[in-house]
Amino acid sequence: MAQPTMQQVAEAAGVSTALVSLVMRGAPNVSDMRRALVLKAAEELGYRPNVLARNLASRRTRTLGVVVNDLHNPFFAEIIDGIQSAAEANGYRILIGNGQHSRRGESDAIETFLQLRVDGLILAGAVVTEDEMERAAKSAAVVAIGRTAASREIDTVNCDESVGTRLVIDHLVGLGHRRISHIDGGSGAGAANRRLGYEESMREFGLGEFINTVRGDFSESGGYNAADELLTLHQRPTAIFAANDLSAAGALDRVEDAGLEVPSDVAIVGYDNTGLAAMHHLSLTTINQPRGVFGRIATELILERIDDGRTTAVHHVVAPTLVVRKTSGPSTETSREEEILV
Amino acid sequence: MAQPTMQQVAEAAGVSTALVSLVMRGAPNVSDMRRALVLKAAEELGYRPNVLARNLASRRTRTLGVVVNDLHNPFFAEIIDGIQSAAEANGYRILIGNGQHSRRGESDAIETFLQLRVDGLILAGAVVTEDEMERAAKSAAVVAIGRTAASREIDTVNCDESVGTRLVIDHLVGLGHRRISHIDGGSGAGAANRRLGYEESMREFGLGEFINTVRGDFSESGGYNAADELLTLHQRPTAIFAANDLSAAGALDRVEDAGLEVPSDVAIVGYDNTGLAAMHHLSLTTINQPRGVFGRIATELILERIDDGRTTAVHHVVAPTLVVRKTSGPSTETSREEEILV
DNA sequence: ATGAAAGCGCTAACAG
DNA sequence: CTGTTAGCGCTTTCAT
Repeated sequence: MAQPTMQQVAEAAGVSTALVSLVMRGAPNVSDMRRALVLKAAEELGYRPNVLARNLASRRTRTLGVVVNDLHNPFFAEIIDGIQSAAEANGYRILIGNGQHSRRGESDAIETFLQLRVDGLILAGAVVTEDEMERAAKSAAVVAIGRTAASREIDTVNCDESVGTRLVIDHLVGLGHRRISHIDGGSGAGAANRRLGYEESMREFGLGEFINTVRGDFSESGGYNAADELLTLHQRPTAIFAANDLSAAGALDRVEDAGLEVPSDVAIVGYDNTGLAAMHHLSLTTINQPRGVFGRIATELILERIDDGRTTAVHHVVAPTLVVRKTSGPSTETSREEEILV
Repeated sequence: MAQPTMQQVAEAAGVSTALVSLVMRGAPNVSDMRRALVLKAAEELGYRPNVLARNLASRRTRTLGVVVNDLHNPFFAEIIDGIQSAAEANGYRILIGNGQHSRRGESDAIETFLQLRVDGLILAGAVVTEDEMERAAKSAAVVAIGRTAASREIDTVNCDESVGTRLVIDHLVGLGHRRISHIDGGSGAGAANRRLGYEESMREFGLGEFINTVRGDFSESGGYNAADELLTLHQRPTAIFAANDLSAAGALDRVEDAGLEVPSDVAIVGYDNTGLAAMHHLSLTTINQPRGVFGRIATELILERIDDGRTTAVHHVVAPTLVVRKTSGPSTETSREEEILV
């Protein structure tokens, strides 16, 4: 496994290691002749720069560590895509660490990256304490996606849940719905914001009296059970807004099991626009968060700190969009009322 | 961002850097007194070992690079789990690289890891050429998951598709099915093996005459269209075996759209046991591949090369299992025949 | 049990 | 445009 070194390339090409170094980094001020010589020697020897040595000597790694809370969540894959393309465009490489859905796992991943001396650290969906993020920020630029941070050392990028929830309510109200219930995410991350957004939006539209939240847990069965509860109400809702797609799928299941039609009897709206929502038989109306954009912006923010030396915190908020599919439609109840009025 | 060095810790503790090095690595032959002294100094300074320097000096990284073909595919998340726990148990850390679903992306990730001088490289679902894998094997131990490799330098771990497909056919035949059609994965990775396994198993059970494969592409719509084709047959199949869960979901959709009951009119079996299959309203009978085991075995194999110096190739094959859910049941047609026979 | 000294493979001034 | 000379922060003999 012994690999050729710069020294050997230099000797083979009959030049100094410094020149080889310049050539390998694509420096401009090298004669074409020597450049060719070095490149040829490197090629023949199968030379591969030793990044360890390079980074040690230059005290820069041009590497970003990306710690995701949970690799199982497809949400993060798209964020990584956004990070990766933005990083590459700026000459940075990324390394991915798995938080294994635990504070401990995230800590380990962060520590690994810090020991590797990455220039920046992007934490996606992190559950570590803010203290720990601040400590990390002493050694590398840090930006967090999907959570807040008070420290001046940490940038954040988040989605505006209040906009997302208002889009949902606006859409449903526009379809004539008024009895719109919410299946929340219980104590899960982000659940409180969505619940709050739902309530505020309802009040905004003058539907405060129809606010009705039942407890879910972001899971399919949680959605199923919550819908079950909603269907037993003496005045059952004409629309259900679930805190995420998975629980919306569960709710849909329950509603159909009851022999009701979606969306004519009950409209259902999810949140997150996961692959699930796009499936043919589900075809769920939902809120899309521009995940790739999260990654791109996080990367741009971190590079501003690394390359431009920004030292103040920036908190970027991006707006979600509504994706209308087949689980939302006009409220038949309201149309009946309208007929009477006519 | 200047970080304390071993030198500074040594001075603060009043010892040599060599001693600090020993303490940091937990060496046994250090007096308790000095060990405490060093640990205290390190703690106070907030010292963090510089892995770059350590790896450069020791010419070992105790790091495994994991390149996954596509981070969007949840399949790989579980493989990574298996790798991670096995690696940690052996004092190795892992770094994850994203192949971005392309040969080019994988190449880049591999090159990055090689430049970082990882001790081993685990390629999961890789689509790079075998030449490229062999080249990588000159610099690090390499094991590939989910693909074959002829080189003596490369270990592999694969799932036995012939066992999986036989499990499916055996299950369906046991339920009385004979007209079992297959929706394949077209030219997708692994599609050929599953198609072949299907055909062989059918012949094994004396059902060669009922072999009927229609083209799919591992997608939901591919499954939908393929099922559409199957339903127009003058003798439509009583069971459909799809090459993966997603296309099975598509087929299920089409069958239900036709007003047929699953499983009583048509049984449907998928492959891979993805999260989709477990969903309540799908509840798909499918084949489970022990993905975590893939990762664990791959890690064990690579450590045999790194730590034990094995130089011959090992090709490990693991057996899948059948997960019976609600989309498979007795063939009503056969039971009718049996009644006649009685 | 501890220290001195020589690298690991590269970059970074500084000369010229 | 190219070479010389110091390190980067750590590990590793080899002494003691």
